[in-house]
Amino acid sequence: MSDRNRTQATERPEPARRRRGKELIAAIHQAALEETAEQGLGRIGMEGIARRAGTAKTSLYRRWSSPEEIVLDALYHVLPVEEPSPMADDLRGDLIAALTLMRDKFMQPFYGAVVTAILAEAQRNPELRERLYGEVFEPRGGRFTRTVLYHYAERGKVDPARLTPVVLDIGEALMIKYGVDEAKLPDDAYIAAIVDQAILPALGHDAGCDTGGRGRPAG
Amino acid sequence: MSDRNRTQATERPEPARRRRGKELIAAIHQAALEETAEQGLGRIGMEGIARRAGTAKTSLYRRWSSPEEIVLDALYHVLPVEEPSPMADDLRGDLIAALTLMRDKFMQPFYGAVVTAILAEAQRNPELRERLYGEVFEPRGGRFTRTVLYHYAERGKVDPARLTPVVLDIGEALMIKYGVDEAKLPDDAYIAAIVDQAILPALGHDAGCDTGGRGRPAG
DNA sequence: CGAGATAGATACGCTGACGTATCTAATAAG
DNA sequence: CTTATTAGATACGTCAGCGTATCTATCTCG
Repeated sequence: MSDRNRTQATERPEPARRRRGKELIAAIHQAALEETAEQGLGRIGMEGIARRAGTAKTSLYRRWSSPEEIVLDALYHVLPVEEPSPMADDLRGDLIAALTLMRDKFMQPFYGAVVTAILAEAQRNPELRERLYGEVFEPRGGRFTRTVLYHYAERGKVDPARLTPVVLDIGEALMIKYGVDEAKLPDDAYIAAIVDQAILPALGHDAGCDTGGRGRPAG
Repeated sequence: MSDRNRTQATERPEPARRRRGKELIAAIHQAALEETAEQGLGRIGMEGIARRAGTAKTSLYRRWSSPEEIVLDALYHVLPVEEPSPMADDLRGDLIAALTLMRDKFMQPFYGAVVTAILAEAQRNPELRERLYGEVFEPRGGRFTRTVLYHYAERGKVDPARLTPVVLDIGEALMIKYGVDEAKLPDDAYIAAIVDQAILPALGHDAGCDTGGRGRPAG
């Protein structure tokens, strides 16, 4: 066979196939997130992303002007849009479902590492911060127990006066702290404990003082 | 006067004073933390730290072998060792005091940025993680509401069965989440809200179901 | 099939950090 | 004052990423 390679015959067969458009972009997004997860936002670069994506720097600069742009774009396209939705008449079950969704969709090791890296950067970079919350988190939801709590409040199952900013954050706050401290994901039992020991008591639904059927506005 | 500068006469007067030992080390620590706060752990380097500390790279390599070493060392020496101690017979007041201490000593913009940067790095670097928790956080305390809660549990003012890992983390978790989300420090009112709306209810001391003088094991 | 668009390979000069070596100058200890 | 330490300045050679330019190969669309 004739040697059609410009470099060396001993490399990979070089399928000579050429990705473009969405396919190429998706590969670049993926590469950018992987690099960020492995190295942190501070250490990534165009060169590294291009290498990992198996493309040329030229192709990156054609669309983005910095690694951060790529990562932000990637995160937006890759983050799931799900919200807790089922909502039977089961507050506890739905709270657990919401936090489980958070864990399984937003805290998997891969996203987790990326999000942590970006949040750290955003802490020092107000512009990145704006874009992160404005362009990525807000449109992508990221409201878990909140959605559930408002739902039950509307139906009179939860006292709306209890739904302060603090209370709305309890579940997510504990999930995040666990992830940071333990460097692993909370298991089902821990999630249940968050709901039973922190969220429900804060709503006044405390097993210990039993507000089982009174003290709430009529539905 | 005679020109005794080796470089240029237009530089700073060059006091020709030379720091050594602790004084020098402290300056380097400070510089390392500042660099980290500004650039993030991923972007700091020996060169930058030396420049900011106004010393020579040589002096850094004499004691440390990487920027990370310096930062970890710096954090250890710089983090305050305080613990919430006063402890009147005022659970609510002491919880508030503990979280206020956390805010004022550990979350000031400067430390906050450094700690966030390092935590992000530790998320991907198990070895750094070990050292961070083992060499810095543990020996430096970092237990705020925990100390208070155990204290009151020992005196029978709080049901020990309530002091689960989840409950012990509520206050700190909410403080952290606030800091990350808002990029600013919680004010006194927010801290009070954390205590009143999240921690006390989780202890069974809920204003809403009023355990004011009963339901606790006798002291 | 042919034209226009888009990817890919490569080379370039530039800059900045790396880690080391070397030498001089300030300081502390005796 | 003398001597042993320890800082500071500087100069390497090396390496890797930067952002751009150029040219070719592949793909899409009409």
